[in-house]
Amino acid sequence: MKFEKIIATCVEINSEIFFIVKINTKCPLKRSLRRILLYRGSLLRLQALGVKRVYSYTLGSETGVSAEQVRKDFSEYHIKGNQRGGYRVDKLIGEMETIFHNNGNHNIIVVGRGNIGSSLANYNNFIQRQINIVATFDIDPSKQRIRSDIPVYTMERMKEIIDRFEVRTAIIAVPDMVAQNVCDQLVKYGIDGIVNFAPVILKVTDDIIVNNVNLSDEIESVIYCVSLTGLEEF
Amino acid sequence: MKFEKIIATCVEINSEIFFIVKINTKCPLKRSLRRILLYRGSLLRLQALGVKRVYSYTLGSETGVSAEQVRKDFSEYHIKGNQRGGYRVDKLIGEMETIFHNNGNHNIIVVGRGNIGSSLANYNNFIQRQINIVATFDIDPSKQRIRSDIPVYTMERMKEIIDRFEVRTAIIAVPDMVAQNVCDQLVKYGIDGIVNFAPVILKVTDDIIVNNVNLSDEIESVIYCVSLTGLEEF
DNA sequence: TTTTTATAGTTATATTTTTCACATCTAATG
DNA sequence: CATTAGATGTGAAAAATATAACTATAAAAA
Ligand SMILES: NC(=O)c1ccc[n+]([C@@H]2O[C@H](COP(=O)([O-])OP(=O)(O)OC[C@H]3O[C@@H](n4cnc5c(N)ncnc54)[C@H](O)[C@@H]3O)[C@@H](O)[C@H]2O)c1
Ligand SMILES: NC(=O)c1ccc[n+]([C@@H]2O[C@H](COP(=O)([O-])OP(=O)(O)OC[C@H]3O[C@@H](n4cnc5c(N)ncnc54)[C@H](O)[C@@H]3O)[C@@H](O)[C@H]2O)c1
Repeated sequence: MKFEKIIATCVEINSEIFFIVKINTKCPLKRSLRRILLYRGSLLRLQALGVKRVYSYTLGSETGVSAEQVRKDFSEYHIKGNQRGGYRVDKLIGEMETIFHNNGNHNIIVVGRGNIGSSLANYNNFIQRQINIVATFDIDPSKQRIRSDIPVYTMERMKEIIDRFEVRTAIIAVPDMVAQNVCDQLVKYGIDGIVNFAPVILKVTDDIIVNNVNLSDEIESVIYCVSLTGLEEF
Repeated sequence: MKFEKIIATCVEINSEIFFIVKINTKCPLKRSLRRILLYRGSLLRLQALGVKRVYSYTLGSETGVSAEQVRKDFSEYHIKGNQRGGYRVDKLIGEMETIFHNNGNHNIIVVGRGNIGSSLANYNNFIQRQINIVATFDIDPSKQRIRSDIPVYTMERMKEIIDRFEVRTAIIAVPDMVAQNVCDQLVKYGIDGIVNFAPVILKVTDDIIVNNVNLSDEIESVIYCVSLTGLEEF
């Protein structure tokens, strides 16, 4: 795991210079570990279908990874298979749970019960991945009247819920202008992992993990790739 | 750009062996180019705030990238600044548009007007990034009655809309079990770029660009990082 | 039992990506 | 006008990642 050093920055806004002291963090979970997550998701689905056994190339094909890469990743995390018969799905899942120290469900909260926040709250399959959304928060009173399995609370109750459910990870799904503000509150109440959907890089100290999910970038990168095809020869 | 080779795979389901011939593609847009996208998003926001000029470390700090990396990326795409005065925001944005061949808006469609599909359709800021959702599609008649700026059509009208708006990129936001099916339809109608929210790896030929966005993985990777802190020394 | 074969596991190599160090340039300053 | 401070630009080194090639082994077949 690596952290960026503290740097002082300045911005010019309308010919006035502003100084910002920023401490930045990255948690770009090394690629191999991200793939273990990917394999696990795929294995859980395969298991549900009744699949008992996979080969490195089966799993690779399922996850869009080369067979060598799958074996290499397993090797890195000391996951052993049977040299002729591949890997047992249940055993694999078990070993992955160990890697992720998965002792039961992980309670998380979502701030902002708008489009994205509601999508996440309505999604039923998180529980298969042991992700448990215990509450959502919103400042808008009309949102607070939403009736669903997952409650919507006012911001005032955030600390209480975080403490009660021992929440360590939160999702930010509020407009970009208030994302930093919400982030600061979350950190104050003891959150140390954030998934951020707002298109801003949050300023946090380096003990806080932030994962920025930028949907515009995800779409735009495909649009760009598509615009390339036909232009370049292979 | 790199493509995986064609491989034959087999899966064992309830002790029956199934063979699948699969052709897989990846479009992992090289990291530097992904960051250019990130810089551009940030610059557009800064521009709206009235910022005229940035330095490599300003922009780096804004996007969570090191100053050296920013300069290196610019160097790769032959983007020049002023060796004392940094970079002019408008000029930078212009150069990036050139890189992305951005001649006007890009029309895209969304299949599945459920949680994610509606979130995307309701999002007003795509247009700033020249992403233009022209239509959404759903098999559910109740979804087809949704009234909003962006229409919901039956699947029957897909080909017509794709042709009319010259759509090349589509977003898949349907349940995982039908994602491959929808994908095949899209490809049949001439789509060659797909952003896939379903947690399955789509089987496509290597002329089709697929970007898988797996929200569970995004959340889980933070949960994992958080569970590590305190366990490891730095 | 021996041989064959398919697949895991590992080591070596290649490629990509990031970081570092410093030369270079430009705008401000005295 | 010469000097200097503070930026950019880039080649080289280092680190991370991916690919390929090879070895070992277990299961199946002969
Ligand atoms: N919807 C998308 O497809 C999409 C795409 C790209 C990026 N994003 C980003 O994701 C974030 C959420 O998007 P969305 O479409 O769900 O927005 P939204 O407007 O639907 O929802 C935002 C919610 O946050 C609440 N909110 C506002 N200020 C708050 C505060 N200070 N504290 C708590 N709650 C507050 C609002 O009441 C609202 O319910 C935004 O930052 C947006 O830029 C969304
Ligand atoms: N909502 C989330 O937070 C979340 C998180 C992780 C992954 N995902 C994935 O994203 C995808 C969409 O999720 P969602 O929550 O929006 O689902 P959803 O159930 O809300 O919406 C799916 C929509 O697709 C439509 N649909 C079903 N079959 C179709 C078909 N054959 N053709 C066209 N439309 C069809 C349904 O009518 C529905 O409106 C799913 O694959 C899901 O696994 C969602």
